[in-house]
Amino acid sequence: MTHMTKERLLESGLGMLLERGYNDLGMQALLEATGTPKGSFYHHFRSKEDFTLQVIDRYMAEVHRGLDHSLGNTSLPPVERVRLFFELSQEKYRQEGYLGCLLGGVGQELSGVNETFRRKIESCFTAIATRIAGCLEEAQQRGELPPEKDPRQMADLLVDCWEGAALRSRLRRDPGPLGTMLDFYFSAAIR
Amino acid sequence: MTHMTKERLLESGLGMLLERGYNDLGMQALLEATGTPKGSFYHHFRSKEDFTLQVIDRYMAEVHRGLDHSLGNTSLPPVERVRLFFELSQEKYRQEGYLGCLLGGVGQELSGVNETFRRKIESCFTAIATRIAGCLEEAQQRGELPPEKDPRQMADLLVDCWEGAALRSRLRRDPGPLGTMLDFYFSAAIR
DNA sequence: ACTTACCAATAGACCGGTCGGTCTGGAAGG
DNA sequence: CCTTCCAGACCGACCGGTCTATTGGTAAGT
Repeated sequence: MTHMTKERLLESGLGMLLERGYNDLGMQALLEATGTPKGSFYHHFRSKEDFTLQVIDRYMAEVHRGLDHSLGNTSLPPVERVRLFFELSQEKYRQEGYLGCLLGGVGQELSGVNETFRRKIESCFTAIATRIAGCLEEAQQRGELPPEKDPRQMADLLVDCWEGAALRSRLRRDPGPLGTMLDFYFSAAIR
Repeated sequence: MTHMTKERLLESGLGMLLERGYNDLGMQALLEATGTPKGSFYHHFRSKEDFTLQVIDRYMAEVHRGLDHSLGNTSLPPVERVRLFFELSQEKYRQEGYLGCLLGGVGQELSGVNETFRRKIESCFTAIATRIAGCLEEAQQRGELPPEKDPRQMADLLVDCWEGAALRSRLRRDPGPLGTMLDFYFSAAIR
């Protein structure tokens, strides 16, 4: 009962931030959409910035759950586990109407001005790439990835290109760019 | 003399939009930075949105000049012309302090809410990809690109991945992601 | 068991500041 | 004289955030 309000705010906030971005999302809109009085919001969050950072944490928790599920699936070859993660993400994007990735959105919007968010988002990408790199290392040991490739660099590259494809998918409101990008990467990286 | 004010606004506007994005850039800041009174601004532009669209046009004019220069350099093999364009862009990003690409920034920020900008930015990407696709077709005819690849799709892919790398470069304030992405694409795509 | 005390959580009026945009007035120049 | 452009006072709306008042539930005190 007690922290349901906070939960509701984070949940709706995630969707609204994805659609509208940080600066275009006003307190009034958020509060009305969730039926929350101002006092409640500022009881649970220090500021709009604090709130948004917590929304990002929530988003990252989802991402890590997805990574657990995909990369943890040891019945698949490591490279296929990585691919599975992005195919899962693509399906999530579809459900949201192809609005892209929250990290890419907030990162793009705020990283020019706000150092806190710049670092935060970069650390999120680093975290994702690190987990993927671990999986690619395993692939390399198994001989399923050419030994001259640097797993770390390949993982960052994959994340970066994915974010670009996600932006284009947001612009076009369709999954095309995501699929094309994955096909290219996995056929090219693996040889 | 007459349109120097407008010129000044567009010029500064480009830099400020790149750094701060659309919603975070207030009229006051723009006007103060350029020493322009409000009356002048609204004499030359219908609205902030109109202004921003013109800034984008200006940005695209630059891009097309870069494409003219790179893709028009027939002393190079077509694929090298394409690569040259992105290496030129990378150098431009460096001069700006690695703030990424205006199209990516504004596109990411506004495409969730504003249909005008969504279409506008998408049409810009399409225009760039179209010109690159033309060059890749020439490469294909020369046998410098595998015949089974679709030049159009390869061009879109390149633009998308570039935008992703540009975002990461903005987050890290360094060119690493851009270079890695280009190396990967051109070694993998051409084969 | 009943009262009391306390506190997390809700509720919204209210704040100064800034937003994008309008309007009127005048200067400059053909 | 008439248009183009500069100049800035002014507008209502909304911004993120503060403040005080009041809930409702629970734990302690007797």
